[in-house]
Amino acid sequence: MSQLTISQVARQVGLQPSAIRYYEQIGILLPAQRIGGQRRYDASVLHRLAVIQQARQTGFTLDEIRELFFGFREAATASQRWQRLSRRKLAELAELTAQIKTMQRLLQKMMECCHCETLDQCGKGIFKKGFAEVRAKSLSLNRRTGR
Amino acid sequence: MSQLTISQVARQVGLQPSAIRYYEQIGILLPAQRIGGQRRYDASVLHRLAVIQQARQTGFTLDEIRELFFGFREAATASQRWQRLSRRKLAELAELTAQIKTMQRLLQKMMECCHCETLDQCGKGIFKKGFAEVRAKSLSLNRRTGR
DNA sequence: TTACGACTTAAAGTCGACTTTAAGGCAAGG
DNA sequence: CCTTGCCTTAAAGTCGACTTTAAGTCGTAA
Repeated sequence: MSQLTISQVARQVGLQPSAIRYYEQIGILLPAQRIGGQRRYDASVLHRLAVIQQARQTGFTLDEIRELFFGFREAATASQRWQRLSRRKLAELAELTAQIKTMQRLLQKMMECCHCETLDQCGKGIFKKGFAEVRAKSLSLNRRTGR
Repeated sequence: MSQLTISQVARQVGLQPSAIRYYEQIGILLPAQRIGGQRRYDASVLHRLAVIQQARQTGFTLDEIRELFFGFREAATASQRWQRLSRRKLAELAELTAQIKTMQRLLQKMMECCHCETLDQCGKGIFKKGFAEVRAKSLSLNRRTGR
């Protein structure tokens, strides 16, 4: 009775069924029990998915989430696991913030100081300053829909 | 004489030749003059690429860069173009910063307050709080090498 | 019996910004 | 004449997190 189908689970956690199949495929959800070929879940999968969603919300990749579940010695507690991964992620986010700030400063300065008529003129200025400074570790900020 | 080959240009601006071909293909660089089938450039392409690199560094996508060059009435000055795009980008970056802060707060709180033994226990807690709050507009922070 | 709805799988498609690969061209030097 | 080195093109591959598609299966209700 408390056996849920994949789309019932999906609805409860706000995911598409395909996402749940994908999670199983890449090994962050254990293969579900099948009945007549179809997946059946009990409530524990909701907790598992809650952890996954929480981790996604805080910026973890699916690889990191796999690490959360399987990258520790058996005896490690949940809070120990979160500690280690969170510390790392906080450092990443701090670096990301720093890079965003750099962008903001550059944009501000350009808005204030650029009085160029043409983009070629503008480029001439940028080129002379040896603009190729920070290039090495810039990062792209890709948006995602989330649905 | 002051005609540059594609890899000379690439070296000067810190790009791969393939990136320059790609820029031509998607229309943010105009097709170059050919000599014996090969692209030849003069110094003006360096300015153009300097603008492109500057824009990339400040978080613009290639679509936005195309807009910078071609999305304005002919008479618009460079500084007007930068103003409009920069204003928009600054707003985006501010939103991004806000989302990062949300992640940081969540991570901090979890590091301080989670004393769970097991991840299932942890998920039970998250699940009960109706965790599916902000899901709608989260974004992923994908890194890129930059080389 | 047949239609329906919900499920299954494997494979391919999506997005952005490129890179890599395969197959070939062209000019200069030995 | 042939090799070397740099160039050309079109097409396919990469990464991450999925979604979409195509073709098929299962149980139930009419």
